[in-house]
Amino acid sequence: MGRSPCCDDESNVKKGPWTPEEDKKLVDYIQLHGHGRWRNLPKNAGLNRCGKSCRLRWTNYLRPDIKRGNFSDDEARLIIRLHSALGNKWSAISRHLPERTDNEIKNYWNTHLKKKLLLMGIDPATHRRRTDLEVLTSLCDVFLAGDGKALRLHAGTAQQHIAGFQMLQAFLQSMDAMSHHLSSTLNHQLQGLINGSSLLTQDQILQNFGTLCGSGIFSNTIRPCEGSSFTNYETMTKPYSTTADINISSNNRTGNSALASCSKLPIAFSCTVPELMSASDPENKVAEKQALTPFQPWQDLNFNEADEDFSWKDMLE
DNA sequence: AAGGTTTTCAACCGCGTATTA
DNA sequence: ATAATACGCGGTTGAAAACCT
Repeated sequence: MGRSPCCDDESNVKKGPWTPEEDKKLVDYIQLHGHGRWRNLPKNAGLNRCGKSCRLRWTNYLRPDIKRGNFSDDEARLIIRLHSALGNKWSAISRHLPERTDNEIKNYWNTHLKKKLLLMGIDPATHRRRTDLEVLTSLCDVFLAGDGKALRLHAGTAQQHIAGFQMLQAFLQSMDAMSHHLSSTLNHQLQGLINGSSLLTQDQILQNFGTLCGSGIFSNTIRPCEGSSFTNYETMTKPYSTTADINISSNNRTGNSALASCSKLPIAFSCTVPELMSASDPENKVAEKQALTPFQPWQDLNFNEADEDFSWKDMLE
């Protein structure tokens, strides 16, 4: 049995891009006779294509009632609204945009709109604010309330926050073998925190996070003044690797803060270096230089090794 | 300017559903 | 009622274009 072939002789049928001559044959035939049964059309129209290919070419490209070219803002907004209601039902969505084909809308979604929503901090699958962003924001709030030595998110837009999170993820996921163990464990814990299934308290997870940073990973990994390459979190699952350069520079006159930016993303996060708070230099040279030195590790986060419910070291075994 | 990387989008594939014999 | 055939949908691919470095 098996699948029935879509044409009489699949092996001799042409595939790939259509030539202008083929297009003309198809258009001329359909204008004269209508498409009728797609399976019979290629033979009648003198085309060495399978009927399925002809139907696709006609409906997605040659049909006279389709509009080509860039999508307008209104069209983009409508697609986003419809997608939030209908999901990946491209043909249903395209019925509301009669001049656009389902294939074109699907491509536009996958290449433009999805990315746009992600940068706005919106999960394109659910059309809701990304939970991981909320978690990171709360983590940063806690750090900020602490001793001030913590790496913290720059107060800013959702785009900046999500960029910061993606960069942190990228850092955590691109370390060496030992660090990889740390990061996968921490990622696991963060996921647990997100979906409420964590066996650890938020405080414990925060401690782990602090310990991880205190192990010097950040100061070894982020090299100020040198662009370091990290795999971008968003594209890690793709077969090809996407790298993003992380650059760090001073972002205030006294140089006690550093601003990290990423070549692929909007502004990411700032880091305050308390030891340099008093550093002032009229020429701003010393302060800048100091701000561009590796970050201080988080020695002061009081991780309690004797904690009876949890020990970070146990997790490394 | 060249070569490598990433993005875009037309076209394909397999599968589920609808229609026909 | 059932099997064969046709159609349509959504996910995926890969060549070409666009973009970097």
